[in-house]
Amino acid sequence: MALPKVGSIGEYIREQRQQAKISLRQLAAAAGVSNPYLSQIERGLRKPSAEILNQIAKGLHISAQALYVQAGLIEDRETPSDVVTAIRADTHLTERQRQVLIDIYESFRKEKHSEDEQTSQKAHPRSDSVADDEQSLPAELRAALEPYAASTGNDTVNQETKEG
Amino acid sequence: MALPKVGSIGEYIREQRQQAKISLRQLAAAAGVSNPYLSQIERGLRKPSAEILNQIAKGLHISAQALYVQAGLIEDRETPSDVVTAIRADTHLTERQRQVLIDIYESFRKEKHSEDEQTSQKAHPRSDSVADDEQSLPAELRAALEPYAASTGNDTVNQETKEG
DNA sequence: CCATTCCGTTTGCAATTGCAAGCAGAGTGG
DNA sequence: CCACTCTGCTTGCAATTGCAAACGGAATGG
Repeated sequence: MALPKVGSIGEYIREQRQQAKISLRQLAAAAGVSNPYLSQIERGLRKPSAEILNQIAKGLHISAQALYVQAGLIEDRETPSDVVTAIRADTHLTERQRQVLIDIYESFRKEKHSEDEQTSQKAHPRSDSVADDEQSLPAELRAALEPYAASTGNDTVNQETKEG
Repeated sequence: MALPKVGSIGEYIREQRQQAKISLRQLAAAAGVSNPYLSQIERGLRKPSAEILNQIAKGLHISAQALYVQAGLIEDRETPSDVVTAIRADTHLTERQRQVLIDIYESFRKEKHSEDEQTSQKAHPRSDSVADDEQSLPAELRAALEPYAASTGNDTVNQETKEG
Protein backbone atom coordinates (compact mmCIF):
# COMPACT_ATOMS: atom_id res chain seq x y z
CA MET A 1 0.00 0.00 0.00
CA ALA A 2 1.09 3.50 -0.61
CA LEU A 3 1.61 5.97 2.13
CA PRO A 4 -1.57 6.80 3.98
CA LYS A 5 -2.38 10.14 5.43
CA VAL A 6 0.18 10.14 8.17
CA GLY A 7 1.19 13.60 7.20
CA SER A 8 -0.75 15.39 9.85
CA ILE A 9 1.04 13.73 12.73
CA GLY A 10 4.42 14.54 11.25
CA GLU A 11 3.52 18.14 10.64
CA TYR A 12 2.27 18.41 14.16
CA ILE A 13 5.47 17.02 15.60
CA ARG A 14 7.59 19.33 13.52
CA GLU A 15 5.45 22.26 14.51
CA GLN A 16 5.78 21.44 18.17
CA ARG A 17 9.49 20.90 17.84
CA GLN A 18 10.03 24.24 16.14
CA GLN A 19 7.95 25.99 18.73
CA ALA A 20 10.18 24.47 21.35
CA LYS A 21 13.12 25.79 19.33
CA ILE A 22 15.07 22.59 19.35
CA SER A 23 16.74 20.89 16.44
CA LEU A 24 15.65 17.65 14.91
CA ARG A 25 18.68 15.90 16.29
CA GLN A 26 18.08 17.27 19.75
CA LEU A 27 14.54 16.00 19.81
CA ALA A 28 15.68 12.69 18.42
CA ALA A 29 18.19 12.36 21.22
CA ALA A 30 15.68 13.43 23.84
CA ALA A 31 13.14 10.98 22.54
CA GLY A 32 15.63 8.19 22.13
CA VAL A 33 15.06 7.68 18.41
CA SER A 34 17.46 8.12 15.55
CA ASN A 35 17.69 11.41 13.73
CA PRO A 36 16.94 10.08 10.25
CA TYR A 37 13.92 8.26 11.50
CA LEU A 38 12.53 11.33 13.15
CA SER A 39 13.15 13.23 9.94
CA GLN A 40 11.15 10.71 8.01
CA ILE A 41 8.39 10.78 10.56
CA GLU A 42 8.09 14.52 10.38
CA ARG A 43 7.83 14.42 6.61
CA GLY A 44 5.20 11.73 6.71
CA LEU A 45 7.36 9.07 5.10
CA ARG A 46 7.12 6.75 8.03
CA LYS A 47 4.36 5.82 10.38
CA PRO A 48 5.81 5.64 13.87
CA SER A 49 4.68 2.98 16.28
CA ALA A 50 2.96 3.86 19.50
CA GLU A 51 6.16 3.40 21.45
CA ILE A 52 8.06 5.86 19.33
CA LEU A 53 5.14 8.24 19.49
CA ASN A 54 5.16 8.04 23.23
CA GLN A 55 8.85 8.74 23.41
CA ILE A 56 8.51 11.69 21.09
CA ALA A 57 5.73 13.04 23.26
CA LYS A 58 8.00 12.76 26.26
CA GLY A 59 10.79 14.49 24.39
CA LEU A 60 8.44 17.29 23.44
CA HIS A 61 7.00 17.49 26.93
CA ILE A 62 3.51 17.22 25.59
CA SER A 63 0.75 14.80 26.40
CA ALA A 64 0.95 11.52 24.60
CA GLN A 65 -2.75 11.67 24.05
CA ALA A 66 -2.39 14.83 22.03
CA LEU A 67 -0.14 12.96 19.67
CA TYR A 68 -2.39 9.95 19.53
CA VAL A 69 -5.35 12.10 18.71
CA GLN A 70 -3.35 13.81 15.99
CA ALA A 71 -2.32 10.44 14.65
CA GLY A 72 -5.93 9.35 14.66
CA LEU A 73 -5.14 6.55 17.05
CA ILE A 74 -7.68 7.50 19.65
CA GLU A 75 -10.98 9.21 19.34
CA ASP A 76 -11.09 12.90 19.70
CA ARG A 77 -12.12 12.58 23.25
CA GLU A 78 -15.44 14.31 23.01
CA THR A 79 -16.05 13.48 26.62
CA PRO A 80 -19.61 12.28 26.17
CA SER A 81 -19.97 11.86 29.85
CA ASP A 82 -17.19 11.43 32.27
CA VAL A 83 -19.03 8.58 33.89
CA VAL A 84 -19.35 6.60 30.69
CA THR A 85 -15.77 7.31 29.78
CA ALA A 86 -14.59 6.23 33.17
CA ILE A 87 -16.61 3.04 33.01
CA ARG A 88 -15.27 2.25 29.56
CA ALA A 89 -11.76 2.88 30.72
CA ASP A 90 -11.99 0.76 33.81
CA THR A 91 -9.82 -2.26 33.28
CA HIS A 92 -11.23 -4.18 36.19
CA LEU A 93 -14.71 -4.57 34.85
CA THR A 94 -15.94 -7.16 32.48
CA GLU A 95 -17.59 -6.26 29.23
CA ARG A 96 -20.94 -7.27 30.59
CA GLN A 97 -20.53 -5.30 33.75
CA ARG A 98 -19.60 -2.24 31.77
CA GLN A 99 -22.70 -2.47 29.66
CA VAL A 100 -24.93 -2.93 32.64
CA LEU A 101 -23.43 0.03 34.43
CA ILE A 102 -23.65 2.25 31.39
CA ASP A 103 -27.23 1.24 30.76
CA ILE A 104 -28.22 1.93 34.33
CA TYR A 105 -26.48 5.26 34.20
CA GLU A 106 -28.18 6.25 30.99
CA SER A 107 -31.56 5.20 32.24
CA PHE A 108 -30.94 7.34 35.30
CA ARG A 109 -30.09 10.26 33.12
CA LYS A 110 -33.24 9.81 31.12
CA GLU A 111 -35.43 9.57 34.15
CA LYS A 112 -33.85 12.56 35.65
CA HIS A 113 -34.75 14.58 32.62
CA SER A 114 -37.71 16.55 33.88
CA GLU A 115 -36.37 17.19 37.29
CA ASP A 116 -34.19 20.22 37.73
CA GLU A 117 -32.00 20.18 40.73
CA GLN A 118 -29.38 22.53 41.94
CA THR A 119 -27.32 20.20 43.98
CA SER A 120 -24.57 22.26 45.39
CA GLN A 121 -21.73 20.04 46.34
CA LYS A 122 -22.02 20.01 50.04
CA ALA A 123 -19.71 17.95 52.08
CA HIS A 124 -20.61 14.32 52.19
CA PRO A 125 -20.45 13.17 55.76
CA ARG A 126 -20.01 9.52 54.88
CA SER A 127 -18.74 9.71 51.39
CA ASP A 128 -15.67 7.62 51.96
CA SER A 129 -17.18 4.74 53.78
CA VAL A 130 -19.24 3.58 50.90
CA ALA A 131 -19.81 -0.11 50.47
CA ASP A 132 -17.91 -0.96 53.53
CA ASP A 133 -20.15 -2.31 56.18
CA GLU A 134 -23.60 -1.32 55.11
CA GLN A 135 -24.60 -1.69 51.55
CA SER A 136 -27.50 0.48 50.58
CA LEU A 137 -28.27 -1.91 47.81
CA PRO A 138 -31.52 -3.67 48.64
CA ALA A 139 -31.68 -7.39 48.42
CA GLU A 140 -33.91 -7.42 45.39
CA LEU A 141 -31.53 -5.26 43.47
CA ARG A 142 -28.54 -7.26 44.47
CA ALA A 143 -30.34 -10.41 43.47
CA ALA A 144 -31.16 -8.95 40.12
CA LEU A 145 -27.59 -7.92 39.60
CA GLU A 146 -26.10 -11.20 40.64
CA PRO A 147 -26.03 -12.85 37.26
CA TYR A 148 -24.16 -9.86 35.93
CA ALA A 149 -21.65 -9.58 38.64
CA ALA A 150 -19.03 -12.10 37.67
CA SER A 151 -20.36 -14.26 34.92
CA THR A 152 -17.43 -15.01 32.75
CA GLY A 153 -18.56 -18.31 31.45
CA ASN A 154 -19.17 -19.78 34.81
CA ASP A 155 -22.45 -21.54 34.81
CA THR A 156 -23.37 -21.23 38.42
CA VAL A 157 -26.33 -19.25 37.28
CA ASN A 158 -28.23 -20.94 34.58
CA GLN A 159 -28.93 -18.13 32.24
CA GLU A 160 -31.62 -19.58 30.09
CA THR A 161 -33.05 -16.25 29.25
CA LYS A 162 -34.03 -17.28 25.84
CA GLU A 163 -36.68 -15.41 24.05
CA GLY A 164 -39.62 -17.44 23.12
CA MET B 1 15.13 -13.45 20.60
CA ALA B 2 14.20 -12.67 24.10
CA LEU B 3 10.57 -11.75 24.07
CA PRO B 4 10.00 -8.57 26.01
CA LYS B 5 7.32 -8.12 28.56
CA VAL B 6 4.55 -7.41 26.15
CA GLY B 7 2.74 -10.28 27.71
CA SER B 8 0.54 -8.19 29.89
CA ILE B 9 -1.19 -6.47 27.00
CA GLY B 10 -1.83 -9.76 25.28
CA GLU B 11 -3.20 -11.35 28.39
CA TYR B 12 -5.43 -8.38 28.91
CA ILE B 13 -6.80 -8.56 25.40
CA ARG B 14 -7.46 -12.25 25.68
CA GLU B 15 -9.14 -11.73 29.02
CA GLN B 16 -11.39 -9.06 27.65
CA ARG B 17 -12.19 -11.11 24.60
CA GLN B 18 -13.16 -14.14 26.64
CA GLN B 19 -15.26 -12.04 28.92
CA ALA B 20 -17.06 -10.74 25.88
CA LYS B 21 -17.54 -14.36 24.86
CA ILE B 22 -16.34 -13.97 21.34
CA SER B 23 -13.89 -16.13 19.51
CA LEU B 24 -10.46 -15.10 18.45
CA ARG B 25 -11.50 -15.07 14.84
CA GLN B 26 -14.56 -12.99 15.57
CA LEU B 27 -12.55 -10.36 17.34
CA ALA B 28 -9.98 -10.45 14.57
CA ALA B 29 -12.71 -9.81 12.03
CA ALA B 30 -14.29 -7.09 14.11
CA ALA B 31 -10.94 -5.42 14.60
CA GLY B 32 -9.90 -5.86 11.00
CA VAL B 33 -6.74 -7.82 11.75
CA SER B 34 -5.85 -11.35 10.78
CA ASN B 35 -6.59 -14.21 13.09
CA PRO B 36 -3.06 -15.55 13.37
CA TYR B 37 -1.74 -12.15 14.17
CA LEU B 38 -4.27 -11.64 16.92
CA SER B 39 -3.36 -15.05 18.26
CA GLN B 40 0.28 -14.06 18.42
CA ILE B 41 -0.57 -10.77 20.04
CA GLU B 42 -2.58 -12.43 22.75
CA ARG B 43 0.25 -14.80 23.49
CA GLY B 44 2.76 -12.00 23.67
CA LEU B 45 4.73 -13.11 20.64
CA ARG B 46 4.13 -9.88 18.76
CA LYS B 47 3.97 -6.28 19.78
CA PRO B 48 1.07 -4.70 17.96
CA SER B 49 1.35 -1.21 16.61
CA ALA B 50 -0.85 1.57 17.87
CA GLU B 51 -3.15 1.28 14.90
CA ILE B 52 -3.78 -2.39 15.52
CA LEU B 53 -4.22 -1.68 19.19
CA ASN B 54 -6.80 0.94 18.39
CA GLN B 55 -8.71 -1.40 16.12
CA ILE B 56 -8.68 -4.11 18.75
CA ALA B 57 -10.01 -1.65 21.27
CA LYS B 58 -12.83 -0.83 18.92
CA GLY B 59 -13.54 -4.49 18.37
CA LEU B 60 -13.68 -5.05 22.11
CA HIS B 61 -15.81 -1.97 22.72
CA ILE B 62 -13.34 -0.69 25.26
CA SER B 63 -11.54 2.58 25.37
CA ALA B 64 -8.29 2.71 23.51
CA GLN B 65 -6.72 4.39 26.49
CA ALA B 66 -7.30 1.32 28.58
CA LEU B 67 -5.28 -0.71 26.12
CA TYR B 68 -2.56 1.89 25.84
CA VAL B 69 -2.23 2.02 29.58
CA GLN B 70 -2.02 -1.73 29.73
CA ALA B 71 0.62 -1.66 27.03
CA GLY B 72 2.51 0.94 29.01
CA LEU B 73 2.24 3.41 26.18
CA ILE B 74 0.68 6.20 28.16
CA GLU B 75 0.78 7.01 31.81
CA ASP B 76 -2.31 5.95 33.60
CA ARG B 77 -2.60 9.25 35.30
CA GLU B 78 -3.50 10.71 31.95
CA THR B 79 -6.68 8.71 31.89
CA PRO B 80 -9.55 9.79 34.09
CA SER B 81 -10.50 6.24 34.90
CA ASP B 82 -11.91 6.76 38.30
CA VAL B 83 -15.50 5.69 38.00
CA VAL B 84 -16.50 6.67 41.50
CA THR B 85 -15.08 10.15 41.12
CA ALA B 86 -16.84 10.58 37.82
CA ILE B 87 -20.14 9.48 39.31
CA ARG B 88 -19.73 11.82 42.25
CA ALA B 89 -18.93 14.69 39.97
CA ASP B 90 -21.95 14.14 37.76
CA THR B 91 -24.40 16.89 38.52
CA HIS B 92 -27.18 15.31 36.50
CA LEU B 93 -27.71 12.52 38.94
CA THR B 94 -29.60 12.64 42.16
CA GLU B 95 -27.90 11.76 45.36
CA ARG B 96 -29.74 8.50 45.48
CA GLN B 97 -28.86 7.57 41.94
CA ARG B 98 -25.24 8.26 42.66
CA GLN B 99 -25.36 6.00 45.65
CA VAL B 100 -26.93 3.18 43.71
CA LEU B 101 -24.47 3.48 40.85
CA ILE B 102 -21.51 3.52 43.16
CA ASP B 103 -22.82 0.55 45.08
CA ILE B 104 -23.37 -1.43 41.94
CA TYR B 105 -19.92 -0.52 40.75
CA GLU B 106 -18.35 -1.50 44.04
CA SER B 107 -20.18 -4.79 44.09
CA PHE B 108 -18.98 -5.49 40.57
CA ARG B 109 -15.46 -4.75 41.62
CA LYS B 110 -15.77 -7.04 44.57
CA GLU B 111 -17.19 -9.89 42.59
CA LYS B 112 -14.55 -9.54 39.98
CA HIS B 113 -11.83 -9.35 42.53
CA SER B 114 -12.65 -12.51 44.35
CA GLU B 115 -13.45 -14.32 41.19
CA ASP B 116 -11.10 -17.01 40.07
CA GLU B 117 -10.38 -16.91 36.46
CA GLN B 118 -11.61 -19.98 34.77
CA THR B 119 -10.51 -20.77 31.28
CA SER B 120 -10.76 -24.51 31.22
CA GLN B 121 -14.20 -25.02 29.95
CA LYS B 122 -15.80 -27.56 27.74
CA ALA B 123 -16.47 -25.66 24.63
CA HIS B 124 -19.97 -25.99 23.41
CA PRO B 125 -19.68 -23.76 20.44
CA ARG B 126 -23.16 -23.65 19.14
CA SER B 127 -25.25 -24.81 22.00
CA ASP B 128 -27.65 -21.94 22.02
CA SER B 129 -26.42 -19.25 19.72
CA VAL B 130 -24.73 -16.94 22.14
CA ALA B 131 -24.07 -14.78 19.16
CA ASP B 132 -26.69 -12.22 19.99
CA ASP B 133 -24.79 -9.74 22.03
CA GLU B 134 -26.80 -8.02 24.60
CA GLN B 135 -30.16 -7.50 25.84
CA SER B 136 -28.70 -5.17 28.24
CA LEU B 137 -31.16 -4.51 30.96
CA PRO B 138 -33.60 -7.30 31.61
CA ALA B 139 -37.03 -6.43 32.82
CA GLU B 140 -36.39 -7.65 36.32
CA LEU B 141 -33.40 -5.41 36.68
CA ARG B 142 -35.23 -2.43 35.29
CA ALA B 143 -38.08 -3.11 37.64
CA ALA B 144 -35.73 -3.29 40.56
CA LEU B 145 -34.14 -0.04 39.57
CA GLU B 146 -37.32 1.83 38.98
CA PRO B 147 -37.84 3.13 42.51
CA TYR B 148 -34.37 4.58 42.39
CA ALA B 149 -34.55 6.25 39.05
CA ALA B 150 -36.75 9.22 39.76
CA SER B 151 -40.25 9.21 40.95
CA THR B 152 -41.72 10.87 37.94
CA GLY B 153 -43.98 7.99 37.21
CA ASN B 154 -42.69 7.94 33.69
CA ASP B 155 -41.42 4.59 32.61
CA THR B 156 -39.97 5.34 29.25
CA VAL B 157 -36.86 3.32 29.67
CA ASN B 158 -35.67 2.54 26.24
CA GLN B 159 -32.25 1.11 26.11
CA GLU B 160 -29.91 2.49 23.54
CA THR B 161 -26.49 1.13 23.87
CA LYS B 162 -24.56 3.72 22.06
CA GLU B 163 -22.23 2.03 19.67
CA GLY B 164 -19.63 3.78 17.70
C1' DC C 1 -17.02 -43.16 8.44
C1' DC C 2 -16.14 -39.02 6.34
C1' DA C 3 -17.56 -34.14 5.27
C1' DT C 4 -18.22 -29.79 7.33
C1' DT C 5 -17.38 -26.14 10.38
C1' DC C 6 -15.79 -24.08 13.88
C1' DC C 7 -11.58 -23.21 17.23
C1' DG C 8 -6.65 -21.62 17.94
C1' DT C 9 -2.00 -22.18 16.15
C1' DT C 10 2.18 -22.67 13.00
C1' DT C 11 4.59 -21.58 8.89
C1' DG C 12 6.62 -18.95 5.18
C1' DC C 13 6.76 -14.30 3.02
C1' DA C 14 5.97 -9.26 1.53
C1' DA C 15 6.10 -4.92 3.59
C1' DT C 16 7.42 -1.98 7.06
C1' DT C 17 9.86 -0.13 11.05
C1' DG C 18 13.85 1.82 12.95
C1' DC C 19 18.86 2.49 12.92
C1' DA C 20 24.04 3.13 11.71
C1' DA C 21 26.66 5.24 8.38
C1' DG C 22 27.31 8.60 5.07
C1' DC C 23 25.87 12.89 2.15
C1' DA C 24 25.03 17.91 1.03
C1' DG C 25 24.50 22.66 2.61
C1' DA C 26 25.06 26.74 5.86
C1' DG C 27 27.58 29.25 9.39
C1' DT C 28 31.75 30.32 12.14
C1' DG C 29 36.55 31.46 12.61
C1' DG C 30 41.78 30.20 12.53
C1' DC D 1 41.04 28.39 2.14
C1' DC D 2 40.24 24.78 5.05
C1' DA D 3 38.66 22.78 9.39
C1' DC D 4 35.00 22.41 12.45
C1' DT D 5 30.22 22.13 13.62
C1' DC D 6 25.72 22.65 13.12
C1' DT D 7 21.36 21.87 10.31
C1' DG D 8 18.38 18.14 7.92
C1' DC D 9 18.28 14.36 4.38
C1' DT D 10 19.40 9.83 1.67
C1' DT D 11 21.03 5.26 1.60
C1' DG D 12 21.53 0.32 2.70
C1' DC D 13 20.38 -3.24 6.17
C1' DA D 14 18.72 -6.08 10.33
C1' DA D 15 14.68 -6.79 12.74
C1' DT D 16 9.94 -6.63 13.07
C1' DT D 17 5.11 -6.22 11.76
C1' DG D 18 1.18 -8.17 9.76
C1' DC D 19 -0.99 -11.42 6.55
C1' DA D 20 -2.42 -15.53 3.40
C1' DA D 21 -2.29 -20.25 3.46
C1' DA D 22 -2.16 -24.40 5.64
C1' DC D 23 -2.28 -27.46 9.94
C1' DG D 24 -4.07 -30.35 13.97
C1' DG D 25 -8.25 -30.82 17.14
C1' DA D 26 -13.00 -31.02 18.61
C1' DA D 27 -18.03 -30.95 17.81
C1' DT D 28 -21.99 -31.54 14.59
C1' DG D 29 -24.36 -34.25 11.16
C1' DG D 30 -25.30 -36.95 6.85
